Amino acid sequence: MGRSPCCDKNGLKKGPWTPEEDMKLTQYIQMHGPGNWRTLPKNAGLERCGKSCRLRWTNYLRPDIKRGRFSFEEEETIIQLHSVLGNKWSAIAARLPGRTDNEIKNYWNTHIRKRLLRMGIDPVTHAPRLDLLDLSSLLSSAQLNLSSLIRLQTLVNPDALRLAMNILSSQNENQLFNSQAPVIQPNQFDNIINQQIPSNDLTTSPFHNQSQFLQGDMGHFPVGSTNSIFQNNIKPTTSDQSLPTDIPSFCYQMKSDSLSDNSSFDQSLNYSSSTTNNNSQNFSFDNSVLSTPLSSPPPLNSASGLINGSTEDERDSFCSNLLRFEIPEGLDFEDFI
DNA sequence: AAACAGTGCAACCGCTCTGAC
DNA sequence: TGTCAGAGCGGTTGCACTGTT
Repeated sequence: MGRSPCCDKNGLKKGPWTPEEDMKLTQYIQMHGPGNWRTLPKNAGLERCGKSCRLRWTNYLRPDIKRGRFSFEEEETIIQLHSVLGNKWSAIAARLPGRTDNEIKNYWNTHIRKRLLRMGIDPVTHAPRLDLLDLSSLLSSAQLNLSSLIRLQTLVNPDALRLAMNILSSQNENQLFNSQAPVIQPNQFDNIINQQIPSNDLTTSPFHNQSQFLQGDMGHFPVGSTNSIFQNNIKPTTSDQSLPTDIPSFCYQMKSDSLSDNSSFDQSLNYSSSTTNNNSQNFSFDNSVLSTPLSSPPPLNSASGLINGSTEDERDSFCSNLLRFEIPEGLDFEDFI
């Protein structure tokens, strides 16, 4: 490479565009079309390089550009597409009429990315950051036993559960657990997991092996399959009225298999966003959040309605609350699964 | 009112891709 | 097949604006 930038030529203006320049460029393109961008500025009477003209036109002057804040639907679309496409801003922009790749990129970097980080989600992998996942509360449950863990597997990310099981295994070895609980050997964990999790779940796991997962190596998700950890779970779409449309895909993973396979789950569990203190016995999934009937639109106070009329912080709290479920002490999964 | 910090976004930079020759 | 130039893309920068002290 090593080719010098086209704007290095003397006499070519850089920096913000003036209204006069905008007018010249717009009028020229409306009359002649962009044609050759390198020759365009000369023909249009602009002291700019072609590249600058092209960027100005495609990112700002194009008549079909939509201005203003991103809607929640657009934001959700961006998050979903980014989970699949990665930083392919032009590909994402192609699916958002009126939005440019530059605009989407800026919006991602200044809004969505920060929000995901605040929520403990890796903006690259779209996976909850395991280093922030409080597995200790899960593992410290006095009555947590093997059968509970097996059933728990249907509720949480299999990879996260695998980690929990390995931690539990090491704790067993250290005799920190109740002696009545079965001692589980690491190879038994694998057998259990392999029996419980469809093989494609394992093959699509972003963790190529257990050690990689245990090392917390979240930075090795292939870009093209960043959402693989969720691909076997429910994939919300903007047309799916049964689900809030303004939360990232991973937020649905708990509702996925577990809820579809255990219709009574949402009635047994009544999680509400107000359930944030550790001592609460009100471990439950609010019907308005997870039990919205497929055939009916979400109620006004549902997740969707709440978010659509809320601030960014409220969006944060909604999604983080959705993630922030805790296992109360003494809770026996047998009771409600 | 002034200084400072934080935020958002337009524009630029440098690299890669692609097609023509 | 290799070279070159145009176009496109993703990352980064700089500045204007806004909020806070």
